[in-house]
Amino acid sequence: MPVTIRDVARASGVHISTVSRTFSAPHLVNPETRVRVLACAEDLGYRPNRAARALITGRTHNIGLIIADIANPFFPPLIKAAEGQARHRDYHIFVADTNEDPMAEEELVHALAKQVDGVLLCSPRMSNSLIEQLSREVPLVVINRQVTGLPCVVMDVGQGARSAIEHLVGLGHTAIGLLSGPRGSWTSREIRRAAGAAARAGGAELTVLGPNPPTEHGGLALAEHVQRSGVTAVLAYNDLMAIGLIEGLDALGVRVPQDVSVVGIDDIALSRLTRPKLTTVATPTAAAGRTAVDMLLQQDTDAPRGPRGVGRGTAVGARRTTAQVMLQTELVIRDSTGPASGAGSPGAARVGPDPHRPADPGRPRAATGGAVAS
Amino acid sequence: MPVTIRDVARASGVHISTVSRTFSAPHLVNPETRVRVLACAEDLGYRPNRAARALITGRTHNIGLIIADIANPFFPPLIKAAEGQARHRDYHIFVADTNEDPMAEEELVHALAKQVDGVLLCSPRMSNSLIEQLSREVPLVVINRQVTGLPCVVMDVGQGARSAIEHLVGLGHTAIGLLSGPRGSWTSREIRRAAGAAARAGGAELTVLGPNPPTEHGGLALAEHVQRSGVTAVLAYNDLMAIGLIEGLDALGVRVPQDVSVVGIDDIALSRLTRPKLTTVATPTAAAGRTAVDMLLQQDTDAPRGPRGVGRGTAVGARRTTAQVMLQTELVIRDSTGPASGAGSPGAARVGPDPHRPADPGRPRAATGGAVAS
DNA sequence: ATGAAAGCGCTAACAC
DNA sequence: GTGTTAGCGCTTTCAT
Repeated sequence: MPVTIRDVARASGVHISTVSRTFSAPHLVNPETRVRVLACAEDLGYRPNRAARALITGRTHNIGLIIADIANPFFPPLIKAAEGQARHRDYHIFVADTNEDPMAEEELVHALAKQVDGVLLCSPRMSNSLIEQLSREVPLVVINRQVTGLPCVVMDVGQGARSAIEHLVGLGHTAIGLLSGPRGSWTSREIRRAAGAAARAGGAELTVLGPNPPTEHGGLALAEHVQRSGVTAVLAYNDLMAIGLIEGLDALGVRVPQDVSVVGIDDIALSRLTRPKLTTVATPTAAAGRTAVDMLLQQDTDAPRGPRGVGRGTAVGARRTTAQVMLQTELVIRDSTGPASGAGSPGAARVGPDPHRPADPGRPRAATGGAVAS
Repeated sequence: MPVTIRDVARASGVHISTVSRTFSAPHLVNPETRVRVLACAEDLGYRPNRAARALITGRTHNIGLIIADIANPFFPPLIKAAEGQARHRDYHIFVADTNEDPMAEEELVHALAKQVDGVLLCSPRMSNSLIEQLSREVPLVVINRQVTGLPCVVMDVGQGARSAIEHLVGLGHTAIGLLSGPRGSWTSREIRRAAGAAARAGGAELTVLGPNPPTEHGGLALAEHVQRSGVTAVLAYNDLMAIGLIEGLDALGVRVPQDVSVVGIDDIALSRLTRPKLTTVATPTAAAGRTAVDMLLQQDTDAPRGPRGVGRGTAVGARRTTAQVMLQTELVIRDSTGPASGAGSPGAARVGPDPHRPADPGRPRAATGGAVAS
C-alpha cells in the first residue's frame, strides 16, 4: 500500500539508487533526472521511510524528551520550544513523562535509546553517576542539572534565589522560610545553597521546610507549618508551591503579603493570574528547550566527522567539547511580597471593587545571573 | 557499538532466529534455551531495535499526537494520560504542536505517518474532508471533533453548555454573551448550537462574540466589548478565555460575579486558583486521552487479522467498526456566577481577610451527557 | 551521472 | 524446537 522508493524508480524510469540520491544527495544527480524523479515522487505521494533510512545511516532524526511531569505548567513551554526547534531542524520529539519517578527515568532512557539520536533529560531526579552511565548508551543533554562531563543547560536559580532573599531582606524580613523541592532535584539544592548564603549575608535566619512534592498541594500542605514557624516571608521551590501555600495561608486567615510575603520561582503563566499576583524568579524555560535541542543536534552532527582526515595523528584527543550553558534568571516583583510585619493596615487592605495597585508597572527587574560555558 | 541480535546469538550459542523468537514469540522456544538467551541478552544489554522490527512487521509501536497548543493548560493532562496509557501498552508517543495552525496539522500528519501506527488528532482545525483524506494514509483517531466514518472521542460540550446556560437563566440572567472559540473548532460550534437552543428555551437572549483565539488574551481583549454589550452573564469557549475576560473586566471596574457572571469550559487546574474561583464545565480530558489511545490500539490490533481464515467468503464486509465515544461533562459551580444585576450589595462583598464561601462544597454537579457509540 | 550489489537489524515462512 | 533463507525500504560503496 505505502509507496516506496521502488515505485518511484519504476515510474520515473531510473534505478532506485538514483531515487535515493535524489533525496539524500541531490547534487549528485543530473538536474533533469532530479526534476523528473521529484515529480514522480510528488504525485505518487512518496515519503522516504525514515525508519529504514535510520537503519543504515544510524540517524533516526528523533529526539527523546524526558519530563518529570507534563502537567506541571513549568514544562509545557519548554516542551513546546523544544518541539518547535526540533521540527525546524527536521527532527521529531518523543515525549515521555516520568511522574517524578527516578526509576521511570532510567527505564525510559533505555526504551528510547534505540529510537532516537539523543535524549533531553529534563529535571532528572536520579543520581549523577547513573546519568553518566546512561550517557554512554545514548547522547544526553541534561536540563536543570549540572553533571560534569555532560552537556547541560541550567537556569541560574542560585542567582535568582539570592535576589529573592535580598529582596525580602530589603523589605525588613529577618525570619524567612524556604520550601524546598523534591529530593534529588539539583535545582532545589542550588536554591537552598544560595538562599542560605544570602540570608546569612543579610542577617536573616532561614528555616528550611522540606523536601516536598513540587506541586500546588505540596505548598498547601505546608501552610500550617509555615504559620507556626513564625517566619514572615517564604521562598518556594516553584510557583506552584508558592500558589498552593498562599491558598493554604488564606484558608488559615493569614494574609499575603500583609502577614507573610511569598516568593515563587519559575514565573509560570499562572503566577500573573492569581491574587495576589506572585512575586517570582522568572526562568527562561523556552530558551532552555531550544538551547538543549541545539546542543544535542550540534553534538550529533559533530560526531560522524570525528576520526576522519586524521592521518595517523595522536590518539584522537578531540573529545567532544561539552558545553554547560547557564541561563539568566530575573526577579519579578509583583504583589505577594511586602514590608515585614506591622507595616500593613489590617482589614483595610484589599476591599471589594477596586483594590487595583499600579498593576505590574513594567516588570521591575532586580537581578540577573551570568552566562557561562565550560 | 550497539549490541545486536547477532551478538546475543553468538553469546548464547543459538541462531539469530531463535533469539528473535525469544523476544517476539517466547512460547515457541524451549524454556531452557529461552532462559539462556534472556540471560545473555540481559548482560550484554541487548535491546531489540524497534525500527528494524517495524520495517518488517509494519508496526512501529509509536503513536503520533497532534496538539493545537501544548502551552494551553487544557492539553497537558490529555497528553499525560495518553502517554501513560500508551506506555502501559508498550507504545511511545510522538508529540507535535501545531500552534493552532491548520496547515501545520496536515503537514504533521504526513511527517508522522510513516513513523507511527496511528495518529491522535486533537482539536483539529482543518476541514472534515481533509481529515478523511488523511485517514487513508494513516489510522486516525479524532479528539474533540466528530467526523463520520472515523473513530472519535468527544466531550459532550453541548450538554455542558446547556447546563451552563440553564444555570445562568436560573440565576435570572436574560442577556447572555457567548465568547466563541477559534474558527474551525467543532467544539465551538457545538457550544454555540447548544447554548443558542438553551437560551431560547429559557427565554434569554444570546449574543455571540467571536471567533476568538482560545487564549487568556482572547478573553481579555473582549472585556470592553462585553461591557458595552449590556449582557449580565457570559459563557466562554474555555477557561482560559473566561479567566482573561475576568481580568479584563476587573481592569474596567466591572465586578464578577456582582456585575457580570462568567462561566468557563474545561475546568483546568487554574480555574480553582483564580479569584473569584471559576464556575465552569468540567471536561474529562485525561479520560479522553486514554480512550483515544485505546481506540487507536484496538483498531490497530484488529486490522491484521482481517482477511484471514475467511474461506472464499463474501467480499470481506467486515469493515472496521468505528466507534464514536462521547464523554460526559459536568457543570462545576464556583464563585464567578451569581444572581443577575441588583442582587449583590456592592462594596460589601469580598472584604479582606475572610471572604470565604463554603469553599467548593463537594463540587455540586448539575448535568451530564451520555455515552454513545455508532 | 547512473546502475549493481551488499547489507543495516530484524522477522517470518519454510525446512529439518 | 531450531536453523535456513529471503527480504522489509533504504543508503552506500564500487563499477561503469
